[in-house]
Amino acid sequence: MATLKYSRQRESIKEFLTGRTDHPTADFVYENMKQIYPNISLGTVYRNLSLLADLGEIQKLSSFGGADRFDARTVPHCHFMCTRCGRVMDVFSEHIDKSLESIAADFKDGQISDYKARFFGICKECLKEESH
Amino acid sequence: MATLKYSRQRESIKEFLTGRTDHPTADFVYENMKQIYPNISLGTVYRNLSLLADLGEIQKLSSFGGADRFDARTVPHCHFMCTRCGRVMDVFSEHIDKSLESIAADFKDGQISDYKARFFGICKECLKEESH
DNA sequence: TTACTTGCAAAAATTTTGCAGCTGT
DNA sequence: ACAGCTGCAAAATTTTTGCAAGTAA
Repeated sequence: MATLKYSRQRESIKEFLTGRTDHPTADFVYENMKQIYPNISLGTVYRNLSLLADLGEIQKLSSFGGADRFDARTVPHCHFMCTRCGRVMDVFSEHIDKSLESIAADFKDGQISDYKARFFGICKECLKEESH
Repeated sequence: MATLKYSRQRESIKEFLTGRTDHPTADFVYENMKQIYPNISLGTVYRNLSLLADLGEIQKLSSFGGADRFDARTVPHCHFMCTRCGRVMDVFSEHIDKSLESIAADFKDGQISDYKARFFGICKECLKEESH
């Protein structure tokens, strides 16, 4: 297991991220880091963002595992993605409908028609395999 | 506005997607389409998937608008992304906590610690601009 | 015919990786 | 000195686009 060593760049990246409430992209972080370290590379930014995310010090808000997914079921419904195995499953629940309503109340004006939710976690199958 | 013309390829793509309950990637659709149309191109698949999604005949389960986002706030919380302007905002709500519990009950075993949700819709600001 | 569609290929956008040299411990 | 880290550049991945030829209406 890798022993962590101090790095100015990593420290700055974390500090930069901590100071904002928006959710910057890697490239945005990179552009801002360049003002402190003119020679910093995008690769370094990506590596440190990954590392910090693995350590649990930041969150990576990623897509559905690289490529987008497509779904022919157009009745409103939500999805669950297992962050371990990558499977994407449909979800139906009245609690989610409540959530969507409250989200809509905050961000829109009570209409929930086109609001969707996506959940991320670990599925039973992966938990089972984990206990080996 | 473009008038839609019939296309075998588009028809097949939609039919293929309708016949599955998993959530294929564009590349997977492409690989399968090649068995019917050996010369079909990935560009055609992408164009038709986009088109079908615009028509509302399929759903695109996309990422946070291309690039991943990073967030230094590690206390469990959820996100809302405006599908119009791309802004990503934090969300706190007890309804969501209920949703996460029921999701966890279905997909895991009652522990909600690392379950996250993401919501997609249109924000107030964009709705306001729309009414012009 | 007229526009929409296609295949192909090139480009764009995002992320990962190999490597030689640098740096923290 | 050893292992982790960096910058750089190349590669890999995913998606979009330009263009000339093909096709539905």
